[in-house]
Amino acid sequence: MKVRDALLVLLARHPAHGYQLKVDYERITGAGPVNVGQIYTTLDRLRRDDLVDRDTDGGDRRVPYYLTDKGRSSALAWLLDPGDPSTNGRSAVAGKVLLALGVPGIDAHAVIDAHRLALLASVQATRRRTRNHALDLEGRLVIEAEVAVSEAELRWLDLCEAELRTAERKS
Amino acid sequence: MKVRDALLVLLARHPAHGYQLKVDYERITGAGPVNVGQIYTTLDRLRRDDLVDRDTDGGDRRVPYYLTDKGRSSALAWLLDPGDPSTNGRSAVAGKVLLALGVPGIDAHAVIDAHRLALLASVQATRRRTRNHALDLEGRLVIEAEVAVSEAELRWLDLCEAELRTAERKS
DNA sequence: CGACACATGTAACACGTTACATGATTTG
DNA sequence: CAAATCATGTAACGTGTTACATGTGTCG
Repeated sequence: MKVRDALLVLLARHPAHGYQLKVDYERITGAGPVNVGQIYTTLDRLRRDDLVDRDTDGGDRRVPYYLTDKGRSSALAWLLDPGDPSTNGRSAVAGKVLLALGVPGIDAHAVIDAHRLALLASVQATRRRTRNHALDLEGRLVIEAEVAVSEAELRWLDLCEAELRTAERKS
Repeated sequence: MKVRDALLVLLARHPAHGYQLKVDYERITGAGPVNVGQIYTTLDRLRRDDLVDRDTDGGDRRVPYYLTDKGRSSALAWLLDPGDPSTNGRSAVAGKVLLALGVPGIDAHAVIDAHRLALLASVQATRRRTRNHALDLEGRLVIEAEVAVSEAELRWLDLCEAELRTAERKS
């Protein structure tokens, strides 16, 4: 999910200035912190492409941006586009483990265990966070999305280890 | 998972030339197709950073690259590094749905349904592919990783819809 | 021979990351 | 007042994407 697309949808909710978009982006998508600078440079490019525009003359130091018609239809199209399935859901952990197989001197089980531990710790930490801060709907869904992916990775790690042991028994 | 890191690990398996790395990268990681050009530019940067080196004088048109000691330790460190948990496992679909909530004129259920359909079709297509081509260990694991993430996204979509209906009943 | 895969690159541009500069506003 | 947050930007660099140029090897 690129910042560019996220900004378009955020502006489809309501006009906003750059800093506000940064805060919304981090809260709603649950992605890591974004450098504010990127928001402004991305807004420049969106303006260049006639997808957004802005009101410079509001007397306020905050500069509100809003979607053009082109920008609005672009945002809606992106929301409904499932995207390329092969490019979509790649797991960071799976990538590492798959690459680790076949590296001489590397024990695949060690790599798997390291990532399993890290994932378990991450899920536990998330669950702890959840109990403390009473969250709203969006907040809960962000957490659940994070946990869902982590648990899928954990299950895949188990399956991976099972397949590996089977292969080792054969050889 | 960046191409740069993947190349380092691929070279930790055995020396290889650029085109070979492209083929290996696509087969082993299961990520989409990579432009070959990126492989060569990335190898240039790795060479600049003293992580890889190459033999230009082999008489062959294929130029073999190999890891330096620095490159090898860098590759191993990356394999074991769980990375930042917040940056790690973001779901493309979850991002879109979360952003879609709160967009006036957009029915969140429509977005959810569109992505559920696409994911189901993708999983089915993958399963079909699996039955036809008898796959080796790595091939099976790539497929399973893809399916695991897709199914996690499907479960999250269901949870999302349930939470939405609950919220709608309250209002 | 003609098409296609193999093989190595370059150029231009889009996007992401980090760091810095500048000043207003809020809050302890 | 001092420090943190709000707010807008610029600069430099790393990485990803698309397109093109160029030539070799292979196979029908």
